[in-house]
Amino acid sequence: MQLEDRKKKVLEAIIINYIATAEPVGSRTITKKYDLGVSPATIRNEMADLEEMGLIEQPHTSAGRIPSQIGYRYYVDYLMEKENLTAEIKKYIRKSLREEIKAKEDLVLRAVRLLSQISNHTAMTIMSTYSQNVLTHIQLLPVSDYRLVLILVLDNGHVEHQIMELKQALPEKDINELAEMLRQAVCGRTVEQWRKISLASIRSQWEDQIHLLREILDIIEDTLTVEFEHKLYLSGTLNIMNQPEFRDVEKVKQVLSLLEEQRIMEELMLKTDEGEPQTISIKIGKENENESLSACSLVTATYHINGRIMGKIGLLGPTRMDYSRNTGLLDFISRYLSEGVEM
Amino acid sequence: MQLEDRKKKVLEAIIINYIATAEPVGSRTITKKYDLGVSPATIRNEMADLEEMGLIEQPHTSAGRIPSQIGYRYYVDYLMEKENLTAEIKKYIRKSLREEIKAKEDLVLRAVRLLSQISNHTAMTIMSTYSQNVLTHIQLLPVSDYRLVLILVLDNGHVEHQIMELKQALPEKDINELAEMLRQAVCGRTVEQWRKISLASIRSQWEDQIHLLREILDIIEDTLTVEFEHKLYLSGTLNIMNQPEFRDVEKVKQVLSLLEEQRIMEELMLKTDEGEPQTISIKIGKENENESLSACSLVTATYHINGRIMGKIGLLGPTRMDYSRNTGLLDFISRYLSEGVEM
DNA sequence: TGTTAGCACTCTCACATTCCGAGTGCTAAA
DNA sequence: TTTAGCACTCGGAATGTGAGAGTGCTAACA
Repeated sequence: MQLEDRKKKVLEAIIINYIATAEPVGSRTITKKYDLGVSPATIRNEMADLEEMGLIEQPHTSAGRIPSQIGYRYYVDYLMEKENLTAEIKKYIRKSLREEIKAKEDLVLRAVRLLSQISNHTAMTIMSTYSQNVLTHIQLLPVSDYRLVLILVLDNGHVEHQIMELKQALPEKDINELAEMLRQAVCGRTVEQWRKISLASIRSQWEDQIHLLREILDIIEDTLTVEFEHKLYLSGTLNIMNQPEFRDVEKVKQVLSLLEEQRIMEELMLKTDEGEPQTISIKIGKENENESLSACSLVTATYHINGRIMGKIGLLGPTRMDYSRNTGLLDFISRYLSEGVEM
Repeated sequence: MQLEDRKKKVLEAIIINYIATAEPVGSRTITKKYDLGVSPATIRNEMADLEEMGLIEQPHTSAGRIPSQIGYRYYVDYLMEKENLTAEIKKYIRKSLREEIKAKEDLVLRAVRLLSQISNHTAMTIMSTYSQNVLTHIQLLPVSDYRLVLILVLDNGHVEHQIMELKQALPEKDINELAEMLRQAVCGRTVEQWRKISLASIRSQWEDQIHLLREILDIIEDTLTVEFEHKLYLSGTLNIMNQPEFRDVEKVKQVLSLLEEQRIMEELMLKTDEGEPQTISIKIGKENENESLSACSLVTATYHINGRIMGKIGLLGPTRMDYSRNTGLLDFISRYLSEGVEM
């Protein structure tokens, strides 16, 4: 969509003003606050054009204009510049993230908390996978006659455990033997690698002998795959209530209910840069393929380590969010996570 | 407080009606719905008396009456009977809780979810402590030169882990030696027991030799105490929004914010039966020592195993909740947790 | 031809007014 | 002690009104 220069300026003025005030913007406001060197009447003509193009809309006849979803899209794609954070904020972020951190995971979680606090929106992260992490320990511990605990430890310090219920007691000797085999099969390999191995070798060797083992192997395999798929973490979920467009309990409930649905949120987060694998993705309103988010926008950034995608961080707010600022924030923090700290 | 019989009936009628409708109750309504054999005028006189006693109040002159906090208290203490659940619901609960459960902890969590779902309120549990559980395994695993993972396993299958950051690398030999000592010091004892031991013996033996170890011992001690104090779990937090008295976002936010504060909620839960150690505790409105809950009531029940208190389950709703029903529910489920299943 | 001033028009919002019904308290009679 | 009757109060819904913001259109202007 090509736009004359002045139309762009008018559109931008409307969007910026609306983001700041949450009120429809009239022609007089624009001439006053943003010096375009023309009169309100001219602005009105431009606005009529913009409305015809679907970039802005009128809540009712005698109100000003508000940006439409398409308007935001245009703004985000062509007009907006990513805000550069002030030195102060950068310093604050760095300081907040520098304190004693025990695992990369903790760093990310803290970053997400910081993000929600600074932006006053809901922040989230999805850590896509540990597939590049190396398994350093695998333990099979009996806690009672019929129960075992499986413990997996990754080289980043992440621990995963799973209780297993046995139908019949298993002699300690067997347990140890099995544990040793598992150890040899998977220790020192990345999650991705041992997913491929899929324990087939162990299976073939044991399964025939002791039928019971199938169960154990199934659970282990589940843990190796399911548990390490993604981890979603949210922070500042209640911030949505600070937004004037969510003064209505029903609307709030709709969004918060969705946020409770881990699976769906994971899906939404993962979908974010379909098509255009750029660093920062912006999904506006109904572009999020979920009805509950039709009044929200989701901005996400990926973070990497050694060039590998490690996860995404994102912000969820009303479509009227400050895209420029939030993009800047996400950009800075995702970079920080990617490069700033070696761990 | 002594009340004539008829006053009791009037009070009860008002409360029951208000619980059901959330609307102020007038004298005519009472004569119509609850046959007391007297005219509205008489009821009005009784109501005037009840109001004078502080048991009910009028939102405004030309409205009916609503129960005051004191009124609820009186109702709960002297008038209400714990509702007996229907056979259907009991069956439903039993069925829902009977499915494959791997640990007592899981059973409780599932019960809490069920509770919130059936009651349409926020349900919670606090598992007071694992202090009577026996530690079956303690592991100290190196994941990189400077990091160790401490893993504790209890006989109920519960696993707790903690990453430890070292200032300097520790030879594997030392780690193993330390782990072995820990094992001997704590394995096979209950959490309560090893809290008392407080690792003093190990300390005295090692601390002088390697200063670094103090750090490790501190962390272990922290884990042994802090991590095993209480676990709070919430379910159905958003249910509060279904209540007509929480149509206002600000009110909702106040309560939900509080629910996010684990520590405070734990405190509130633990305080619930101060004074009267009976099975079911009811805290109405401001009886909960937290301003954010001044419009809410918290009903809790303890559950036991082998006569030992294991934890509490509770329901949080508006002061206008159905005390009779919720008490019945909590009673049944806490009994079920205590006796119904052997684990 | 693009811009602007002017103006009539529309619509929302805030506020005042009115009206109705629910519910009360009081009084006097049963 | 209970009840019928009645005047009274008050909130909430419905209605009306005016102000203000903002528009679109037209005609004049540069």
